[in-house]
Amino acid sequence: MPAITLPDGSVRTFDGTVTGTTIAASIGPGLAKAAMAMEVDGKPVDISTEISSDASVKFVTRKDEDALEMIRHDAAHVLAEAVQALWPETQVTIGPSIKDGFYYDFSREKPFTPEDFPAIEEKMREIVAANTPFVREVWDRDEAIRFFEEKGEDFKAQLIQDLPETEQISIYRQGEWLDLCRGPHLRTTGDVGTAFKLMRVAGAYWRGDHRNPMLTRIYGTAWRDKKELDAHLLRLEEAEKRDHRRIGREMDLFHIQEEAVGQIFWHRKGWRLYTVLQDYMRRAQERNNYEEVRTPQLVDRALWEASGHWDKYRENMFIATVEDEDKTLALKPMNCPCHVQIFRHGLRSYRELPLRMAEFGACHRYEPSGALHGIMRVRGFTQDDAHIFCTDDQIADETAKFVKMLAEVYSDLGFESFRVKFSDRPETRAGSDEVWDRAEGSLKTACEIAGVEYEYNPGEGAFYGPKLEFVLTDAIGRDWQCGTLQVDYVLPERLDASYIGEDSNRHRPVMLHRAILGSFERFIGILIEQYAGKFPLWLAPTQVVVASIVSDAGDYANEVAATLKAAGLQVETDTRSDKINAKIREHSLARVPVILVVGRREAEERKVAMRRLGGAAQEILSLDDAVAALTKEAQAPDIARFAKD
RNA sequence: GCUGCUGUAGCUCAGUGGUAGAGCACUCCCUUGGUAAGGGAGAGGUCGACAGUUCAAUCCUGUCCAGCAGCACCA
Repeated sequence: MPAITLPDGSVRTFDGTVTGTTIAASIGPGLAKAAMAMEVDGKPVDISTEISSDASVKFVTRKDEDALEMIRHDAAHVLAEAVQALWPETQVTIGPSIKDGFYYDFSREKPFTPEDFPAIEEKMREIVAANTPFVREVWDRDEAIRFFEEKGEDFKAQLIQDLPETEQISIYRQGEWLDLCRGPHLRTTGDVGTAFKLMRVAGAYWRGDHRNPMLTRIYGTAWRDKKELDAHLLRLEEAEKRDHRRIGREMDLFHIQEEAVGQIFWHRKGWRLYTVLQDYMRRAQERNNYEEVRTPQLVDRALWEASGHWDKYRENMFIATVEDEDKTLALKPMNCPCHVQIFRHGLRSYRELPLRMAEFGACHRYEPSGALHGIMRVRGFTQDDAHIFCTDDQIADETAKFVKMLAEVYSDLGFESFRVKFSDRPETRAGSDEVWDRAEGSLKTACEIAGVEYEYNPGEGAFYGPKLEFVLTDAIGRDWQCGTLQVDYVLPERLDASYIGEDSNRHRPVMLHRAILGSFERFIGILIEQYAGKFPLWLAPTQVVVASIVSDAGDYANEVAATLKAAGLQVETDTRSDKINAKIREHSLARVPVILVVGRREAEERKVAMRRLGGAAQEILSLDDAVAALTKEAQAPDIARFAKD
């Protein structure tokens, strides 16, 4: 006699075992029709699942957000059936739901192309229209393996083979077609609906391992209704418009060309943005008691061998040699070993700790060609790098200080929210398990003390220590790790860094590797997308354009521009003989935050007509007032804070 | 690096086995116009690179390079 508790708190009892279908029907015909799946004690299951003991049940209808994941998962099954119907020689592998949609990985001689999409989509619509029930069956493990092997579905057979012994082998059947699947599923293929679209094909390694064969993956997006689908497609279009590569070209910020793959030619305006950001970061570091240093670009391989980088990253390092000298140098891929050299120079005292050594370190890494992405993932980049040499006891406090500094910087730059991931020991690593226990323990404690909440990211730490990753999201929804904090007991050991303690003995410092922006290049890319190129005044590469209406106002326009320039603003003058409409349009499209329009009237009265990007209103004010207001507004947020206090 | 796709003017893109076009941008001329495109003329391209097939290749084939999407990688 199971008692079923519903979300509103009401309880219904049934005689013997009962399915969701029956419960829904007992509540009402409307729900019976709408309920596509259910959650039993919070766990999503098929609506046909039999319940034999007391439970709380929540039905999932098309209106629920929860329905999305199931619609997407089911769409993957429908996709797989459609593909096998059209190309029976294709082997199926896996097909999960993902953010915004689903994919399915197939094994096939000839990969799919987008030209195949219309046929596949049509077949999918047929399958959906057929409204075939999803039927769950539990099979014997060996029988299932034999079945898939006989069908030539080697990948599926392997999947079953590798499932833990305790796991039930469940099969979902939709008409003639079936797939190994944990479930749950909706009632029928019809529940998938028609708000789906195949998006792209891609290669993907079997089980995500590059040593395995490559499969052909079809990505799709699926939604509850057409309106949601259209909204999603529109979002993608909008996101594309704020792609940093596109805006970088449109605003003439930078370019990349074949002769320097993965490296950036910063144009005047992009470099302005870069230096403004760098100046800001330098001030932040000074306020937080970092000392800035500068270390060499080319360093003998001996140092990289000592640090362990040569062993692990040799393939990704740029090597330089000269004919007259029998030496191998490497373009530094990171700054840490160099900073240790400075730390080691002379005797260090415990009184100097924590010693925070910062560098805007230019690094080069030979990144795989397929990893390159605009200015976000490049081969030549500059980190806002720092290493904090400290004692065990100081880790927590330094972590707290760092997170506070990072949060302030992100907030100043327009990012109120970011995610934190805690990555622990990877498979290949340096240092003993004891050392790792200690490092992970220290970092965890530090997070607790600093009040940092994080997601757990197992096995993704650096080879020398665990790390916190601070992640921002770009316009297209891709995550980018920017900030990082890493606890390292290994490098100080390997490179023999030490300080004299209170007891006048030598001790090993701990090294905290940390960055806030990560790299200027990546961060500027994210900034561009965050603001869609419409930067706040202090970051804008061109802050003001003075545009004349008639040539009689040209001299005055130049005077206004000169005055603003003298006040430290980035100004351009537009005295061309174009109509003011054309000038407004051009500079608005160029995303200039402020346009000052001057005609005869303004010239006579020594005023300006100020127009803001994105608005149509104009404000008439005296030249002096305009200069004062804009100068104040163009202050960097940290300077503005100081000025206020 | 792997799979697939792409590479024509500064940008967005047409196009053809007989050495190329449009719009915008650019230059010049006319226009002096009050808040998102005034008009006219002109200039601009080894059709990504190198081979091959062909009487003839920007177009067909191959190799390479670069870009894009995804995967893998990311100290």
